[in-house]
Amino acid sequence: MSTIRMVSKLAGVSTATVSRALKDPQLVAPETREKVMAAVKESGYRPNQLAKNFSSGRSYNVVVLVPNVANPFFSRVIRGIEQEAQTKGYAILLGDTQGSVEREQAYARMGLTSQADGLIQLDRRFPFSGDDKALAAAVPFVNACERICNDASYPVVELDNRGAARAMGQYLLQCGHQDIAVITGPAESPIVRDRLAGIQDALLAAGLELKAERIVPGDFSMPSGFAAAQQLLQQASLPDAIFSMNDEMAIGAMAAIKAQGLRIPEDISVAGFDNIEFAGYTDPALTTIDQPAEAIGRQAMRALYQLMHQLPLPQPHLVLPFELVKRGSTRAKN
Amino acid sequence: MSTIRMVSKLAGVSTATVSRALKDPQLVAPETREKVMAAVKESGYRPNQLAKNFSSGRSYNVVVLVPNVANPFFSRVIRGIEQEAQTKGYAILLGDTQGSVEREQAYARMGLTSQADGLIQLDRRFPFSGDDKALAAAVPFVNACERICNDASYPVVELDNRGAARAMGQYLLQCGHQDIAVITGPAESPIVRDRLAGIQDALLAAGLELKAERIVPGDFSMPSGFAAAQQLLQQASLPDAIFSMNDEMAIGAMAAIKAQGLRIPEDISVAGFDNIEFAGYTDPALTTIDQPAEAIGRQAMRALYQLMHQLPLPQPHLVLPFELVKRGSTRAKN
DNA sequence: GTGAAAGCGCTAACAG
DNA sequence: CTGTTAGCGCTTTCAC
Repeated sequence: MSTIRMVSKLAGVSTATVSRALKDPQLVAPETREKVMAAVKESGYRPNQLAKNFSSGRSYNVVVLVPNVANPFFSRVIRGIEQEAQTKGYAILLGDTQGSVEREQAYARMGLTSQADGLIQLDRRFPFSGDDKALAAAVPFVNACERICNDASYPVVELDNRGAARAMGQYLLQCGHQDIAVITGPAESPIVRDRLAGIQDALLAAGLELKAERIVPGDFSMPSGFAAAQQLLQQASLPDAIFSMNDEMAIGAMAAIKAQGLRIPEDISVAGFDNIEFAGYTDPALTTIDQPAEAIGRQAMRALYQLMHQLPLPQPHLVLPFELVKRGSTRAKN
Repeated sequence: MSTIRMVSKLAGVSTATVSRALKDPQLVAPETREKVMAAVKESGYRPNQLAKNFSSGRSYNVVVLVPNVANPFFSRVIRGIEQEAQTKGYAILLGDTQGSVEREQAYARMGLTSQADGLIQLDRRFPFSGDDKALAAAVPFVNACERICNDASYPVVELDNRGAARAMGQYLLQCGHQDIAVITGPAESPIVRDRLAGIQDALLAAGLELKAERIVPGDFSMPSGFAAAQQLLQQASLPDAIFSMNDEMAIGAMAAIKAQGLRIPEDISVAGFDNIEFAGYTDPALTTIDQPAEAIGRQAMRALYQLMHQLPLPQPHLVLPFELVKRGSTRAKN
């Protein structure tokens, strides 16, 4: 690894001149510039970005905290973040927390130690440890997908979860379903509560109510959707439709329903949330709510950029639009 | 952000003492240590890791190059890398190349500019640009999943792709299938060639051959699997079984087969490769080859670690074992 | 147009 | 046991 000093020796100029020749060529006399360029080429010099970053006090890295990269919805959000980050000269430090608070806090700490210039949290916790909380205010921070709290002092990028669930509820009602069951996520999650409120909005408006036993919790995984559906199918009567709060649980639920010998959507309709790519390839294809995952990621990164550069933030709280995707897993009930 | 100098002033000691008190407490007198700790606490000091890294000449970051994080197989590999990296004190810089050579080269360059201490390439190209190739030898580099070339000077972690495809071929033959079709990936890919060779091994051993028109290329995406299956179904006769070189294309193929009103596995068997989580939830569940994705990632990171620390590498070429997972999408042919 | 020198925050070698 | 100093590689004043 050759340094700027070696290049300067080779070219017979000072390090400052080498630096200028590379950064601001017009500040340097043409022939000096050429000597420098020749020396750069000869020595295979590549400016040490780590030194540059240190000297500038910025790492040009951003930590993305995610419970699980292997989740297809999150990985799409991350792609969006990455795309936007690239155009701005930032790289993504992957903070796959695997659900562990310690790992999450360790990654969050990178924002305090200049290893990262900012953080994007896709999970539902404020990621700083108790000790670090007091200092966290200095770290550019954006919350996306999930919502940590309602009176956030940082930007939040989310979906209109309540509206989306309401739209799905209305659609299922339109299909003629009256007895709707819901597979939820963790009860502590604000977006789970939003979605529950949305489906209740729709039912209430139709003079119906969501029965307590028709609300079964899952953990957003396929096995949990399978188990939740099994539980629903063991109840005294069959629900008309099952609305799952993500596509993976819906896919698990579909497997459980079929395993019981029931038909989708003839015997029971199933709907999901997210519109992951697999939702278009289940049998029948899954009716779901499309989340603009990449756009969420891009907007989160854009907000973080503004924060990191102390630029104004037109909309600290962004609510992105959903789209109801009607497919074969839901059908008019006779 | 307070610096070590502020802490030293506050504690009335030198910066070196602060550094020692934090790194090697036993080198410092107990009462000095306490003064330092109190000052650290009071000032909310967090050592600047960027400065530490710069000074040590290491970034403790590793770039992972991947064509697409949203691919569930790759994201599992990345999880494995991340797990291993964490235990070793390294963080992952996500190099989602989105198939672009320029982005790939830009990420690879980070290995030359001290932004990353090493690279793991999950794709099939040698990632350095022409200019950078001459310097690339100095950058710790590991190739996993795909194989860039056969006489690599860097560690390679891969599956026994040929053996896996052979095992799948033998299994399909055991099921009584004779006319086997294959949905491949890009023809340039060495692992695609390995898998093709494996299935041919099995057929040749049984005195059969793989007909040219039964080999249809895909690009590892679900739509391409759908299209490939459509193409196969339009041929004069129906194959007995379709072996797809990944699960996503198999899932696409299943959709195409069902769309034609054919039954799986009664009319045609389908098999995949990878064993992504969704493979267990298709209808019928997909017979496939299980790849130990996380283990591949962990091994790749372990090899990279050895390289980065100039430690001996017991096995520069690691071939990990597969497992044939028999599920409902394949069945004995009557 | 170019060079000398300081400084980013930390660690480590050397004194004392 | 602790302080002083140099240095990691680069950028950026400030002079000339």
